[in-house]
Amino acid sequence: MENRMRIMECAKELFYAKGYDAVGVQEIVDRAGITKPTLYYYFGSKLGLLKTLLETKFEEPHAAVRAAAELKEDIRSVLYHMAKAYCDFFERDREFYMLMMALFYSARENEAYQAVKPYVTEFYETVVQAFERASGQLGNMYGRQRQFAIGFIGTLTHYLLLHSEADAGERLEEEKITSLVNQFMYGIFT
Amino acid sequence: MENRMRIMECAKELFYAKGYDAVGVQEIVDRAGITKPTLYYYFGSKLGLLKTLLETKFEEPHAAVRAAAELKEDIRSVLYHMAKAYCDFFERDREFYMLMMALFYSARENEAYQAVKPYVTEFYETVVQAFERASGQLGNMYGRQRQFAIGFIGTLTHYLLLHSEADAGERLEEEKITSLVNQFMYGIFT
DNA sequence: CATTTATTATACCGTTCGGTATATCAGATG
DNA sequence: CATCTGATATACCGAACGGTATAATAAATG
Repeated sequence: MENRMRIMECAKELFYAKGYDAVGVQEIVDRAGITKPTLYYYFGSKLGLLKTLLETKFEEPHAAVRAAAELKEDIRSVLYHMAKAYCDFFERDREFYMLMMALFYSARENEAYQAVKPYVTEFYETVVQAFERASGQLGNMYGRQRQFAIGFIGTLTHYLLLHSEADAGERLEEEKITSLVNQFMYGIFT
Repeated sequence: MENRMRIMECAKELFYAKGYDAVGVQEIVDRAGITKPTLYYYFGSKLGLLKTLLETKFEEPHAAVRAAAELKEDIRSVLYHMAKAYCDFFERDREFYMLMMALFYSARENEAYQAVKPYVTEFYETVVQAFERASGQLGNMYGRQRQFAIGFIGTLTHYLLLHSEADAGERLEEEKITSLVNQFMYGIFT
C-alpha cells in the first residue's frame, strides 16, 4: 500500500513534467524504486494508473468548489468563494492541477483526454449551475449562463496557467483573486 | 514539394487528433502515402516537422491580430477587432488552432511545448501591448495590463475550446464575439 | 507448523519507436 | 549521351514501448 501511493506520486510528477504519452512505464517504476509487475498489480495498466490518480485527487477539491457554488449568498460572494476554492485547489497541489489542465486541453482522441473529460465536465457544470441559481440577481441572462461560466473559468484557469509559469514558486495573493473576480463582474472600466 | 505539403497536412491532422507524442512517424508517412526517408529528407526529424508546421501556419493569423492591436481607435474597437481576428484564426483552420492550444497547455519539459512557446508568448505580448497603448482610456490600470490581457485571452480561448467541443461544425456567430467582448469590458451586470 | 494470500522481482514477450545507410529513379544540365 | 542533383523507396538499426508468465518472498491464518 505504501508502494501504491509512491507510484501515484511519481506518475503525477512525471506526467506533469513530460506529458502522459511521453512517459514510459519503466520510467515511473524506476523513479518509484519498484518494478513493473508491482505497478501492474495495483493499477492494471498505464491508463488505469492515470484514472486512479484522477479519481483519487479530484474529489476533494471539486467538493470544495461545489460547496461554494451552492452557497445561498449573493452572486458576488458565490463567485468569490468559488474562485477562492479553485485557487486553493491550485495551491494545494500545483502539479496535479496543471496536469489536469494539460490533459483537458489535449487531443480529443487521446485516451488521457477521455480519462480527464468527465471530471472537468462535472466541474464546469457546477459553475454553470451557480450562474443559473443566480438568475434572479443578474437580470435577464438570455441563456448566457454557459457563456458566463466559460468566461469565469477561462479567466481563472488562464491566470493560474500564466501565474505558475511566471512566478513558479510564489504564493497566490488573496487580493489578486479579488481583483480577478471584480474584473470579471464589473469589467475593465473601473 | 507536393509531398512536403501533404506531410505537413497529415501531421497536423494526426497531432491534432491524437497528440504529438502519441503519433508515430510511421503513422504520418502511411497517411501521406510516402515513406520515412521522404519525411526525413524534408524535415530532418519529427520535431523539425512540428516546428516547420508552426512556423508556416502561425505568421499570417498572428499578423492579423497584431494589426488589430495596433489600430489607433478606442479600446472597445481594438478589443473587438482583436477578438474578431482571433476567431478568424480559429475559423480558418480549427485543427491547427486547437493543436496550438493543446501544445501550449502541455507539459513544460516536453519538446512540443518548447516548440510552441515562443509563438504563443509573442501573441500574448501583442495583446498586453494593446492594453498598454490604451492606458489613457482606462484610467489608472495599476499595472493591470497583464491581468487584463490574461482575462481577455482566457475568455476567448476557453470559449473557442468549448465551442469547438459542443458545436463541432457550426460557424461562430459574429454577435457571439461582440457579446463576449462586451462581457469582458463591462462585466456581467448588464 | 502448514497453508494460504498479498505483494514483489526476474526475465521475457512481440511491437513500435525515431532514425538511417544505401540504392534507385527521374529530370535537368553539360 | 554522360553526369549530376533532387526526391523517393527498400530494408534495416538499436532502443524503448506496454504488458506478462512465472517464481520467490513475506506476513497472516488455519
